[in-house]
Amino acid sequence: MLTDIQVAPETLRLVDSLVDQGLVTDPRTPKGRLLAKAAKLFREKGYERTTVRDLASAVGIQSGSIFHHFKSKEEILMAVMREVIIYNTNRMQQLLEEAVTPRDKVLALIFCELEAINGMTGNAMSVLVYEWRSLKPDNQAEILKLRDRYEQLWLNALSEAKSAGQVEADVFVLRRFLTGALSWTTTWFDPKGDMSLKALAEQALTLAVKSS
Amino acid sequence: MLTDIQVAPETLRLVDSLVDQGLVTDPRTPKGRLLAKAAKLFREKGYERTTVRDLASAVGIQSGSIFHHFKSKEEILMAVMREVIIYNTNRMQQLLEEAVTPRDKVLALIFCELEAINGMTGNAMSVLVYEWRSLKPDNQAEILKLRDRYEQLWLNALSEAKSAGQVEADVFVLRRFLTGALSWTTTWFDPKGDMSLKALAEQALTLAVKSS
DNA sequence: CTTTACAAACCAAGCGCTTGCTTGGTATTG
DNA sequence: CAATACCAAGCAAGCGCTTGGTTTGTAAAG
Repeated sequence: MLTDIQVAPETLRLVDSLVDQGLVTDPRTPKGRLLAKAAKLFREKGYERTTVRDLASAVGIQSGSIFHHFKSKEEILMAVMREVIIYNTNRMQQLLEEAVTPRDKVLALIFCELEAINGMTGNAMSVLVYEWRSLKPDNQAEILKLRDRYEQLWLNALSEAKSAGQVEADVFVLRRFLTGALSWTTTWFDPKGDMSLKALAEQALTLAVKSS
Repeated sequence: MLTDIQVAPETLRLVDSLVDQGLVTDPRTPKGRLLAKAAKLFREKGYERTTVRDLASAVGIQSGSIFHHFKSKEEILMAVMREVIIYNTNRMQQLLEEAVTPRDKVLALIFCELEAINGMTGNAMSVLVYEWRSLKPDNQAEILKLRDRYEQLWLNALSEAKSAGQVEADVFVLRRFLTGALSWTTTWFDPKGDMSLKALAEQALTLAVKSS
């Protein structure tokens, strides 16, 4: 699930913690490297267009050997999705603890989601958002359950900002607008370009919260 | 490309006009009906998961007969995308002519895009936005060229509103946020539900334009 | 140290099925 | 009688996945 771009030490500690709990796969194991490549290929070519032979040759093994690690192709997709939600929900709670005002909380969530989409877990996040249809109904239900926890954090923060008179639109509608706007950045935003993630987050904040 | 939900007479005139010009396929012909079903299936299951056998049985013919109308599966996808841009670019210009103030112009564009995504051309629009990767590079280039005209109308209107001091964010960034937010409505908005398209458009307008 | 044991990781070959597409021919319609 | 719309049959290639066996890493037992 994780890519190999450089990251801050606090995020590494979070990853290690989750690995120890058995909630995510260690990215340094063969299985972890396979998941990272899977996220990359699923994002670039789409789940359906990516064959198990593509995955296998990306990590330098035979196609049949894939099924030593996962019992089906869809289980690989599930692992990518499951682990990226778990990681980012925890990451979001980490960042929320530092925010105080409603405005800061919304900014923290926006930044966190942008980081999730355009940073280390970007490939997996894109897969989570756009490859939904490729899951069987029961697998969709499992992922949906995990997403509910994540979405609740968002709705709490937006409701708080609305109560403070800093949000104009309906919070449910606003959250969905933001989901679309932020996840779509994967198609155009360049993390290595001129604009920083912080700056992008502040631009996005102007959509949600009144300037006062 | 077109579905069979009820529409206003002025849009029918636009369709007829474009059919006469040979720019879109008449939805009453077998080929047109195939395109409408293709848009529906591509949206629901994704392009890759939809087989030519699915398409054929959806219109009640044999799978091989598909290739009497199109020379490849990808050509069907191309036709869906090409025609839906052409139609909606023209539709947008139609609506823009009635708007006067910058705010009204932005609202017209938002409403038009929401209508495109959640109305008659909704299936095809979703396919246009989300099935991009399935096209070969040269086909991507052709669609991109058609999209440029469409995007220029947006940038003009947003720049005008920015000059009038009614827009806070950078217009390019704002347009991209809006693209994501509006196209994402296809996953959650129910045109038959309580909220009207007009109301949804006004909620979206609060993202882009300052309340004054 | 060396030997033994065993699980984790992987290979080589290929099976059964589905895929997009082709071919050669036949109704239907203006 | 030509153009349009379609059928019936099937091919070559690619798909996810299985099978039976081999290598590799690790760690306790002799």
